[in-house]
Amino acid sequence: MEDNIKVILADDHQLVRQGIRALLEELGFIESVAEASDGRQVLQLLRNGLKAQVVLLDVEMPGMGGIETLEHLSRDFFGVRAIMLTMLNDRAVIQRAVDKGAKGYIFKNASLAELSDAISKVVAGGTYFASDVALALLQPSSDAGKLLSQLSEREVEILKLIAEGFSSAEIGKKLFISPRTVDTHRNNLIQKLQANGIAGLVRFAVLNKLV
Amino acid sequence: MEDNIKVILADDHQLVRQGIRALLEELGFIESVAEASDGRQVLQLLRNGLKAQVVLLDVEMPGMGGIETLEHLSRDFFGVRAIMLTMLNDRAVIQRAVDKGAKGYIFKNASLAELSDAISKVVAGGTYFASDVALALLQPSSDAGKLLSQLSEREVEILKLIAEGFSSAEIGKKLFISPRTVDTHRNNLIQKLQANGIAGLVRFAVLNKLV
DNA sequence: AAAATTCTCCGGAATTTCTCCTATTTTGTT
DNA sequence: AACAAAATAGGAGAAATTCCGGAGAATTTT
Repeated sequence: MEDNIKVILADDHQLVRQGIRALLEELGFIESVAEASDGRQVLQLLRNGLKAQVVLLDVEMPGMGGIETLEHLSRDFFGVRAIMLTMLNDRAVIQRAVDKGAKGYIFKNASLAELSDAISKVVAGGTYFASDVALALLQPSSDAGKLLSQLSEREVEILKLIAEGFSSAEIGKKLFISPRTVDTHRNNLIQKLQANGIAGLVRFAVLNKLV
Repeated sequence: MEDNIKVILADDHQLVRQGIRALLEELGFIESVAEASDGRQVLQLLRNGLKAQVVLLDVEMPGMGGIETLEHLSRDFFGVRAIMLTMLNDRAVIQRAVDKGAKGYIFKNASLAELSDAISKVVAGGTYFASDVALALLQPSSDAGKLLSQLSEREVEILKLIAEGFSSAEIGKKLFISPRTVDTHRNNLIQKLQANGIAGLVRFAVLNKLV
């Protein structure tokens, strides 16, 4: 039909593509006009004149992945909106996807209703992000958490103060220890966190909401 | 009924409370057992033995606001789950709410379906965040954006390098300018951003995703 | 209980970096 | 051309960091 929403489905697993396609067709107002197993194919399809309003993009694909595809899409096919459909809930990935122009981000365990919702919203010019996206963004990243747990209490205490901008001397006064001790802790922190320098420590502290 | 979901509604505007209450009752499986116009009342109700699984909390309320209420809830009434229902989409507010134990965050322009969804998910032990929450978290905060726009290109450039841990000397070398010039820029940055010291600059840069 | 590890603590000296104050040049705007 | 804003820079003292080192106390392992 004419006023159906036309989507391209990009995922490197055929079964996933077929499954999602079947679901979409059930909805009645969405037409899966093409499938692609990587980003390059998506771009090829569009260059060949295929019309579509939405691309459902997996992030992990051999060849050209979803993020890279986004760059090309926003440059060459501005009108085509991309929704990421993936299993990755890594904060950096989400951030990058949105920075590169993704209008939506949902997970592969989403319900059909949610997928439908996302497509509708995005086609209407809006955005859609799964509930879990917010959760991923709000919670400290796990690997940073590991690093944090390797620090002693004293180190965490000092890390906080460093991130608040206090010098060794000032921290020493606060904690009734020698500034040299603070230095040692600071250096140990830099070691443990593989931070390069004090700025790295502050960055870590901020990212982990210690301050 | 017995197995209805029991919610307490906290908002300082009576009309809002009544409206939402009416909507909830329509759903059939949710029972609005009480209303409160601020956090203190919520706690009072619970202390008096009122049973409820969910509290819908506005953030802005006279007296005890939503965030403060969350602290008391998680301390004294652990089983009661809180969902923020507000107009605020400020990143800091969202972050604080979740840090203090909110299980959900939705906006007052949400549909009944969404509200219902949120309550169901949360009662089932999950979480629910409106799509716009993710959006708010992903986009640079507006007031920080204002500050950022007050900086010259050069200043932003130098801010980034500072946040990456380079000293004035190193930055000077990179940019082919005198370290003193970098000093000046740095000091101007501290002034403009009202950051206290270099750590403050790094913090700003990190929070605004310059690095 | 002994050993090993980790945490916490501290100092001196050399080096680097920051802080302040002031001032010139360049750029952009009306 | 006049003016404002941004970018540039020097010098000197104060402050902070780095880099060596060592050592007692607490915790964990053996």
